[in-house]
Order: sequence, then structure tokens, then C-alpha cells
Amino acid sequence: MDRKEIQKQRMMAYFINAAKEIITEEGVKGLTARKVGEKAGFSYATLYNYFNDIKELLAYCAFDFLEDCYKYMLGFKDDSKDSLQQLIAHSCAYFRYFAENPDLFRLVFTEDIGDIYKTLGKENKRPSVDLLLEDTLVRCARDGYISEKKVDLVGELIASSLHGKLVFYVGGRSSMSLDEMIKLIEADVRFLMEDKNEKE
Amino acid sequence: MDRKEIQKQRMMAYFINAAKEIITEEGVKGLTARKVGEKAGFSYATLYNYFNDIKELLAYCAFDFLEDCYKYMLGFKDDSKDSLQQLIAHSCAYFRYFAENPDLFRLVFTEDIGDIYKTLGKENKRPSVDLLLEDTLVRCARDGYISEKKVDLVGELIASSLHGKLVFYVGGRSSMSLDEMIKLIEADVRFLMEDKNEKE
DNA sequence: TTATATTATTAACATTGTTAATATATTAAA
DNA sequence: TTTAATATATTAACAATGTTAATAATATAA
Repeated sequence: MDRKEIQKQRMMAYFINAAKEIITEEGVKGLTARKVGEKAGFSYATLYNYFNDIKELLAYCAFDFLEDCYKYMLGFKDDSKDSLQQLIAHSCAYFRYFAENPDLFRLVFTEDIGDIYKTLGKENKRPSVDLLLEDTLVRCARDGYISEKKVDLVGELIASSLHGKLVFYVGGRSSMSLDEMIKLIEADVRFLMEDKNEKE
Repeated sequence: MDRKEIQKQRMMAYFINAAKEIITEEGVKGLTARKVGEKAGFSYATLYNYFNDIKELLAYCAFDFLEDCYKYMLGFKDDSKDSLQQLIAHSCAYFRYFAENPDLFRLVFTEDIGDIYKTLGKENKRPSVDLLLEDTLVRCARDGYISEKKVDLVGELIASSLHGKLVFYVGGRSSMSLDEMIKLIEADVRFLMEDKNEKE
């Protein structure tokens, strides 16, 4: 029975990885049940033995990609850096990851993949990217950039404005370039953090 | 030749309105070429004489819905109101419109409808909802809530954080209720505006 | 009234997600 | 080891989709 479970997990991983590859190469719209089956080395109907439907498979991919984003962000982590600089770096990295992979943004944030995120939210399970950004912000608070009690509000503001900008950039609703966006994000973060420092 | 153009516009309006009705009733996913044709009183292939593809039809709908949102926001306009209150009211109205019509949000901001928004952006044409929010913010600046030179940055922050929250709410990525979201938006706006007032 | 151009309709195609029926392989029992 | 039972994979099939080409109907011009 344990052996069964292992095999099942392995089969699911085959399909998930196949799906991730296809999404990376051809986008979410390029993903079809038949392509996933072929790429995983099975018939197109086999994945229905492991996933209720294509949405469920997509949900697994979404989580995986969000974890990949976390790994990407870690590449910009440097504890010797000033905390505000670190916050800016992490924010920009987050933006960049999805800006350069628009289909991943759509999948992770806008595609209809059922109620999984809501369920996780109610269990207070937050994705690692969230935690990383929060940690960085708390460091900023300790360094006096911002008062402790404002951490929640400012963190939430940074996060939501990042996602708002991503919607516009990724959805082609803005004519701004990636570099302009990044500059704007830096300005945003500075603005949100520096109000305590200016005394005049 | 002018008569021709009028007839063409009218035909397009038939299809656009049919599509808008279907989207309102059944969501973007419920919209099919065949349903649009039937609802408009034509065969399913006729719309291809007026639109290159379904995406183009969707783009027209998106613009229309965004204009509808503007009208909705105007219902909350009250010049006797304090400018900050007005800004909060408009921000919340904007959020509410799309939060209560998730499919409209998807259509207007996340659906793939070609490069029309980018084109408009380069012509510096901004949707009326944008202008209304900006006007309100300028009023706030005149009332001393914020310095003139910060208007752009703060305006951009409000807008992007609104859209970020919408992504989460509409995409089911947050477990927050609508009321909680609205409260958060109010807190955000206050926070972004009041830093000039607190002297301590 | 006839000839021409415009516009609408029907028929058809390839693709899609998904399911039911069937075949194959794996495990348990004799 | 052979047989029976179970689990898993495959094929065939369905209805629905966007879109196009061929055809029919209509409006316009001569």
C-alpha cells in the first residue's frame, strides 16, 4: 500500500513535469491533455487516472512554478546587503520572474485552477515567496526603516502593487517596458519605506 | 459609403451587445461564436464578416465594460464630500465593480485580447476610470493631503495595489471576504495619504 | 430587368476535454 | 507455477469549439 502510493506519486510527477515543460515552451494555451500524455510517455487518457481533470493538473504545476520562483529569488539573497536594498532586490526579482514568464503568471495567479489557494489560505499556509518577502521587510523594520506596527500594511501594499503591475505588464495593458517597471517598483518601495526617515 | 459604415457599426453593435449579455450571464468562458450569433439573430459565421476573430470581439466588449465601470463609479461622486473620503469611495467602487463581476475583471485585465491596450497607451489615451481617479487625487493634493509632486507616485501605487488585490480576490488566491478587502483598501489609501499630516 | 457585388448561411474540418468500453499488465490465491 | 481477481493503460467515441470555403440570398448598379 505504501508502494502503491510511491508509484502513484511518481506517475503524477511524470505528468506534472511533462505539463510544466509544455507550459514553459508553449504557454498554458499550448497545453493539451494529448500533449501531456505523449510527453509523459503515456496515452492521452491515462492522466485521468491520476487527475480529475486538466485543471487539477494545472494546480499542481502552479504550486511548482511558485516554488521555482522562490528559488529564483534566493539567488538575489545576500545578508551582507542593506535591508532596504535587499527588499528592493527581492521585490524586483519577484516581478522579473513573472514578467519574463508571462504564462507562469497567468497560471499561478489568474487561471481558473479551482479553490486550492483559498483552502490553503484558510489553513494559514503561505507560499515561501510570501514568507521571504515578509522576512526581508521585518529586517527593514529592525533596521529602523519602518515601525513594527506598519509592517503588515506596508508588506501587503508592496505585494499587491507588485501583482497589480504584473497584471498590467503581463496582460499587455501597459506600454511600459520591463526596465521602466523595475524602476517604478524601486521608487515605490523607497517611498513606502522612507517616510519615517524624512523629518522635515 | 457613409450609409455602409453606419450599417456596419450597427451590425458590430449587435454582436458586441449580444456578447456582453452572454458574458454577464455566463462569463467569458460561456461565450461561444455560436451563442453570439444566435443571440444577435444571425448565423454563427456571420460575425466573422465583422470581426477577425473572437478575440477582437472580446476587445470591444472589454472597452465597453470598462466604460460601464466608469458610470458605476460616477454614482459615488459627490463634490460636497471631503476629497480623501471621495478618493476612498472611488477606489472602493472601482474594486467593488470588478469584485462583484469577476468575469469582467478577467476580460478587461487578464484575458488575451491582442495589443489594443498597448496601442492606446502609446497614443496616451487613458480610460475614463483612470482620469477620474487622478482627478480625485489631485483634489486631495489641493486640500493638502499630499504634496503635488507625489501625486503621480501615489496615484500609481493606489491603482496598482487595487489591481493586485483584485487579482487575488477574483482569482480565488485569497481567503479574504469582500468586506475585509474593502477595509484594507480604505486603510491603504489612508496610509498613503496621511503621512504628510502626522507631524510626530 | 439583368448583371454584379455584398452579405448571410450551411457544411465541413481539425482540435479540444472527457468518458466508456476494451485490452493489458500486475498482484493474490490455489 | 498456474489461475483468478484487480488495477492500470489504451483505444474509440462524443459533443463542443473556433474558423474557413463553398453556396445561397440579397441588395445595388446598369
